Amino acid sequence: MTLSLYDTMTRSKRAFVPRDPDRVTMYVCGPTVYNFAHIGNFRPVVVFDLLFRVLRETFGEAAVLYAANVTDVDDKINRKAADEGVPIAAVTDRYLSAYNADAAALGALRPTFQPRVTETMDAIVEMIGRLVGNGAAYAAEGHVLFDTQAFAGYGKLSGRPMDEMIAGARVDVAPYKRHPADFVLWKPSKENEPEWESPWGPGRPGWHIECSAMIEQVLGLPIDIHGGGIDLVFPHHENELAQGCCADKVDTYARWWLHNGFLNMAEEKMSKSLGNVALAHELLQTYPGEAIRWALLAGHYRAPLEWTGELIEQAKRSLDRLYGVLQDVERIVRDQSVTLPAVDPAQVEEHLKTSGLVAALEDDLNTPAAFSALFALGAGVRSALTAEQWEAVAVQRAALLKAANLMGFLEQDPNAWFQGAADEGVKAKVEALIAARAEARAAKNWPEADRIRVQLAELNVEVMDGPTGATWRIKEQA
RNA sequence: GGCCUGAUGGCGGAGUGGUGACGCAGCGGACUGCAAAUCCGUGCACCCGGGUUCGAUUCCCGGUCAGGCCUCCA
Repeated sequence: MTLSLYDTMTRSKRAFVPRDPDRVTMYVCGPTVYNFAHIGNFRPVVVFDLLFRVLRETFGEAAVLYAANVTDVDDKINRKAADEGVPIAAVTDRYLSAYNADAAALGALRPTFQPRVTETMDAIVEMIGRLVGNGAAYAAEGHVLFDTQAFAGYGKLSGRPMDEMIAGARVDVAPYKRHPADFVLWKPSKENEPEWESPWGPGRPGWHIECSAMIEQVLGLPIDIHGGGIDLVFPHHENELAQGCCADKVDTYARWWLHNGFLNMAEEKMSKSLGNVALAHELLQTYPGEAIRWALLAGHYRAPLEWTGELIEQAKRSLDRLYGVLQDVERIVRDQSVTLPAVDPAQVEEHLKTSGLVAALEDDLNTPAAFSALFALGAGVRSALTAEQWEAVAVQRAALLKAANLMGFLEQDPNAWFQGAADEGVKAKVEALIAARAEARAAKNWPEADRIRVQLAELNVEVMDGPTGATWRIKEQA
């Protein structure tokens, strides 16, 4: 089985072969840091993190170079800074660290590179200069524009013929453009806005050129994979492609173009408990990052996803089931006073392989099928546990963990997963109540035991009696 | 108007030319002092109309509906 990925350019799924298996390159368009990012912004983060993990598994960790940019030059940032009366860097630093913290909470590994526009300005100016020198760009009224007529392949990625776009254009064309489709590479800054020096006068870069310059500088053209939201296909990726090919005089900009589907905020469908929470930052206060990650991967990455309260709730419960397996292994092993034998890595590997999980992911990131494999692995652990085949338990548990970890799941201690929402004071109180209830139960004082259980329920705690003691978990926030 | 996706059971969501994935929820049973967790069992799902075929949810055509993009929203 080999990795195959759907490529927007060719509109087909093709076996993925990097230019150099020792240097696999991927670039994904990242955030503009002017505010907390909402959940939709994190869909590509999670999707391409998963791909990053799969690539690392396939080609080796050191061989995969993943760059995700940070746009820290933008009107919205300027406005935010002005509103707050703080320096621009204060805004960008604050929201970049919030973004990185949220991404980490969602189980996303840090990209290899996270270039910022402000740190790439020299390369941007240099690249624009090369485009002007090549005759692919022209200066007009303080702006520098890309000449779309100079690139024969313009429109190929999005499948839009040029004349059609002009006919359908819904925005007035600036008078200094030679062709309506031409787009800005460099523009003068307005009053009180940051500006940088350039041969065409002080100003700042257009939106598209930053990505091309970063890719060129950090990874070099062509790259193997370019990712982003499907809404970026046109104009952003189309323009990136045109610039990059003209500046570097190459035919191929990205060998695979991957686009994730849109996440729709179905606000009217959001449950009351969730309100209309859309910020990942706030969602993370109610749900574990892994549950949100699971919800974001619940459907195939190219399909649109409806973000609802029920989706996240189902994701949480699906993870409960898997964590339940791990928790039961711990509990039963403790109850039976057995020690799980050391596992043979080759056996674990074999087990992982037959689960079909890797094959599912390699099939254009078929996460639903991968989840199915995860549950099958979990069921295997349970049946070995029931049969008290400790070696099988150990091997299959290791395979389950390895499979889940590859996808960024089951990275917590199972008890922490179920009890994580409780602070230390609550935990002590719960333990005390459970001890009292154990005494009542030993004395067959059922009314007292039930009374204590009600008390626990008031603490949002559910007890589960076992042969050698009770375990407990924080109940769902219905 | 142009371009492009998609329509699967109560919900989410894979997949396949012919044995109805998987998860969540529900129902019946086992277990339990009662529960919970777990286990066993259970549900006549593939938008409509044509066509191809021995046979279509799966392929083709048409329709309906929904969603996305059309110059700086991932």
